[in-house]
Amino acid sequence: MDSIKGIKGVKDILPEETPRWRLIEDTVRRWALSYGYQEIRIPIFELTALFARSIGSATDIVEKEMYTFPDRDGTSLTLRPEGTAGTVRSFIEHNRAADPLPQKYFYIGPMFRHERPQAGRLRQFHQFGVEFFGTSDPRADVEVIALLWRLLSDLALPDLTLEINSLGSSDDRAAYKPFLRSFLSQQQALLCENCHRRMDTNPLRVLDCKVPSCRAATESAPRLTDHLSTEARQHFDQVLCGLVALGVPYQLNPRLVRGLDYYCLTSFEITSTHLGAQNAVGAGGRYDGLVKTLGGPSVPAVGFALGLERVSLMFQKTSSPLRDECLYYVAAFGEEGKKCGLVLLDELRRAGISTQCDYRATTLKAHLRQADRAKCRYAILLGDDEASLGSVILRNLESKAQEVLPLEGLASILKTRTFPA
RNA sequence: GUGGGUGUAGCUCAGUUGGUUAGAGCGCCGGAUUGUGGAUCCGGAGGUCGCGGGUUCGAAACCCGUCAUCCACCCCA
Repeated sequence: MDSIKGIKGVKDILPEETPRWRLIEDTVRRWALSYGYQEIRIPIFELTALFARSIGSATDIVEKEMYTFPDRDGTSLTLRPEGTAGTVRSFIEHNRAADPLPQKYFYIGPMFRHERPQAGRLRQFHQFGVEFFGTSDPRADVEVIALLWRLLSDLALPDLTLEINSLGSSDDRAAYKPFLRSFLSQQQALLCENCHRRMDTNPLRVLDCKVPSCRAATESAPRLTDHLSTEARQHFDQVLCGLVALGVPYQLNPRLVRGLDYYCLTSFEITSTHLGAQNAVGAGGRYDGLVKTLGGPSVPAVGFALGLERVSLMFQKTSSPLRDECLYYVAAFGEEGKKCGLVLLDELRRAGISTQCDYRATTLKAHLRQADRAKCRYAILLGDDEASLGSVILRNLESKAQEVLPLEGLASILKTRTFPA
């Protein structure tokens, strides 16, 4: 019989990796909390309409990458492809805008997109993200960018680049698009097939095309940043000033266009050269219109999302492997020793002392081998001799020093001992 | 959706122009006299050579198909 395999692009995170993942998760949580963001836990599936309306129906995500299925009554549901839509939905549904603003949320969890798997790209992947609601002040943009930059720096990820751009207001873009379109139509012959299609659906994306000939053809294209309203221009300048003040290095990238429809004004992306083709580790921007689009009040917002697999990929290269270990190993053998050992294990564990044992081992030799392999710091030897004496031998596996301790009350004795980390 | 690479033991990989019973290292289990681990030595378990066809006296190897996986396009975190 064929064994059942996991789903394509859906990976197990095995015990060798989970300590590292926990460290990453703990780090991003700590940073978010220290900036005053509060954790929100939203469902991993929602009405399909939510994503179609927020992300944009013409985007690849909505067009061909969503895991969509009918509920039993026929309602179309979708596994979340990103976290912002659900967070905003929740914000509106619980009428959070009636509470004092601003409000700052963060989330962490799995997302789903039906894409072809690749280095740093999975069908189930994990994101950490923050959403800062209720402040249009550019310092809010600076704050979320700084948060992202600082926590990535804290993880000591190598060779990061922050790129930033302003997409202007939707009016700015509407005013700019004719200029861009007329420029692009002059260059049409030089553009790739994909870009021909983009010229109609989303001309801004042509600027972001990776094909070298397209890049060359758009080198002298009119820049959106030259067509910003004074408000948008000011906002952008203040964001940049803030970054300078904080010493967060950035690179202007007038070609940077985010894929999701809801972004406006500030748009940014952090990339690393250590990631292969999928080089964006985190990205975000402002989305002042989204809350209203989804049926809520007009509340400005700014946020980002961070790809945790991509963080993990880089983190592996810079951090040494971690492992969850038990402090003690109970080597119980012999008729009476085994009986006492079973009880001792329970006592130690109830006292919160991490303890291991291999029930297969019948000899002391086999036990010590297992203790060594499990990287325990101490072995508690408990054979028939000890059982009849009511004692145990505590063996330091590194120094090989041994001492005799009473079996009775051993947990409280060990509990008082402190060990170097 | 489109390309390209790779599928041999739990893991990393050898395997000659097609030739007998498919190998190594690591890992795992056991042993090297009584109740003391890591090292060494010895022994053992473990493989439908991804799967299905085909060519051949003979296929892990060659051909076709298929599946899986990786990388890239695309897209994005």
